[in-house]
Amino acid sequence: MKNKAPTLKEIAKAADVSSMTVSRALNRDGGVREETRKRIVKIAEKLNYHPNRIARALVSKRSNLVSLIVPDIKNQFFAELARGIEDKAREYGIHVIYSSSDNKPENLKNYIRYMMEMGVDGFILASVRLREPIVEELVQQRFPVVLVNRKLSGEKGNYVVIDNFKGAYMITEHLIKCGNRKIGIIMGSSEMSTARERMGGYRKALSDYSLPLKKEYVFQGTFARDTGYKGAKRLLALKDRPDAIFAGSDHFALGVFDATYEAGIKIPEDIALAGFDDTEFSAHTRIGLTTVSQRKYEMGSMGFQILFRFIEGEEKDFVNRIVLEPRLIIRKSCGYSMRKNNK
Amino acid sequence: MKNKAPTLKEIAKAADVSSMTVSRALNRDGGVREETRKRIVKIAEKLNYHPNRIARALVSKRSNLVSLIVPDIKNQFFAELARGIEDKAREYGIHVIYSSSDNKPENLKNYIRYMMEMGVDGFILASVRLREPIVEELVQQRFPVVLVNRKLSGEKGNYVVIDNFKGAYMITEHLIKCGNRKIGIIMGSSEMSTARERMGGYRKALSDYSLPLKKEYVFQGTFARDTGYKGAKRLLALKDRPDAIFAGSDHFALGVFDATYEAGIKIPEDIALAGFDDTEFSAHTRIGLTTVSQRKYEMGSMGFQILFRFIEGEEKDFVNRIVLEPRLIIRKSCGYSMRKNNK
DNA sequence: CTGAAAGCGCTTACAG
DNA sequence: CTGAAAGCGCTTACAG
Repeated sequence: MKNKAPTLKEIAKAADVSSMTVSRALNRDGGVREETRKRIVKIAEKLNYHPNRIARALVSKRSNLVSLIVPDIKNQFFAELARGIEDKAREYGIHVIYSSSDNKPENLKNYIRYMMEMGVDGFILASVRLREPIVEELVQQRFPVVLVNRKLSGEKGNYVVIDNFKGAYMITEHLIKCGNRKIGIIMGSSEMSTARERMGGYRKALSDYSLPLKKEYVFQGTFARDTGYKGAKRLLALKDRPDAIFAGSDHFALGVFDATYEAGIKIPEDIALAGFDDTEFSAHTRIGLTTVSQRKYEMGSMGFQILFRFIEGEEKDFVNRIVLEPRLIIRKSCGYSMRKNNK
Repeated sequence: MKNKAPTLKEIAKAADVSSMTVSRALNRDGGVREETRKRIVKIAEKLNYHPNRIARALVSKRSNLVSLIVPDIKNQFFAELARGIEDKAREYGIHVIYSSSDNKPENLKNYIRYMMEMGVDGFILASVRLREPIVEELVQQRFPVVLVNRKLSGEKGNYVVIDNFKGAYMITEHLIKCGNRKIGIIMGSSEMSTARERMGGYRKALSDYSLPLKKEYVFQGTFARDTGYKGAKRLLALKDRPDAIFAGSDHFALGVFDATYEAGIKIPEDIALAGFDDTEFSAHTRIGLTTVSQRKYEMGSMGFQILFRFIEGEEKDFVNRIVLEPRLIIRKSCGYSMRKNNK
């Protein structure tokens, strides 16, 4: 397949020096006479030398590889996160292996194990539950790990998230201020810090505005795609139907659109709707979903930044936690004026 | 950081055999007495042995790593492709490093080089132009490469694509059959086989239905996001405005929605619209974009399958080319009945 | 079925 | 500024 791919040794022979000198010259460590350095570089170029990074990794204990584990790479949210990570990683010459766990703890465990065997320098994890023994162990061993968009219970380790509590509070408050009193909520699994905190923000807003928390207005689903649809079905079937729905993610909101469409209920005329995440389609002129911006790209970028500093070990007892501000994005799906006219 | 991570040698000492025997026992090559195999496995487990895959890669010349280069991983299309690749790769114990080239040939070149140094076993490339010297070289050297969604000029090498010509023909024909005569088209860079072939299908359909090809109806853009928007602006400003627009991708169609919305032109009442790709949002009840399905997941999955067979070198003179059938997905954005009523 | 030898292509840690 | 030695943790290729 390959003809030869020259090695350090061969360059050394051609330049009549030791391979150590070639190594130094090519990796600009300094400590090589300028004249011989130039000569070596020239020869390396002529022979089309390329370093074997696997050999380098074996001895240096640094693979320059990092593992990213997300629930599903084809999900917009994680794809954008991945891009933020990639761009920042490239600045440092590091590359990313992605794995999709489908939110299955067993997959997460297997992938982490395998990636350790592959010798990755660290992990970026966007797919962990509040309790995840294998991750907690990694964190405790001080292996470089950064959580993104999720927290471990007890807030152990490093992470970058947005303030989900606050974001949910803002959304709920907005719905209330638009004149809604009966606010349904569709939320994912409470094993995730995100869902739990958003739920908290929703409760707090209701209570601050002296609105009752009715448990029939709360639909607790899974990660599955159809949670939004199922939840909306349930909420719309209630005798005392909510006048607004807070979907725990824009993807859930998609399901709500479908369910309302089927039922002949109009958004926002008949019912208000808000999401969470600000995925690309939410901004579409035909959809105009009110939502909370997550700054996924930034999360990825900052997440990698933190991971890298951890790997480099610049600080001992390294801990870095970033909580980004959520941003409320008001679009027409729960517009005040439209709804007022209809009452 | 790590306390010790036991090596083969240590297992060997503990089991009182050679490391060769341990290697064989653990990698179930056979050729080890069942009794000693069991003993070794037990010891390895007790000592929590994990193979160092970097060392293995160095000597075996197989990293079990594959490089995926796409224009942009956060683009829905490529994210879904990535998932198809990942799932199939995992079946064979192979992992994927992704890179986003932003469609810049220079990036592509650099990433390929770097990935060669990393010792990847092969490439899946979704970001190549018709002429791409570095890729052509790789193909010619018989290094494992599979193109996905793109072809090299002269159809060199292995690839999996859909029949873009046919897909575009179907879309154009559909628009014609809906009663449209003046069909505008917004297309990406002609350096890409996809754009070129779709353009071909459009031309052929027009000619088969004896419709003239007017060059003012053809907007040739770039990959940029705003090509759809700009193209629509241009087409809508024509004195003899098209009655239908074929957007070369669903993403371009998004821009068309925006431009028509701004201009107060309704889809499909005032103008018909069709896309290409069948991205997730196209199916939304509020959008209903007529489009062509690309089967991205399958493309990825089959692409990896081909690559793997290439890597394994099961066949000599390996060539594998797959052309998937496009599927027309008719939704309301160019519905016949609606448009008829308005004329 | 088992093992001793050699080596993958580098870098680390010393010496000079 | 330069080099000889040792070794990273495995597997390949022989021998027995």
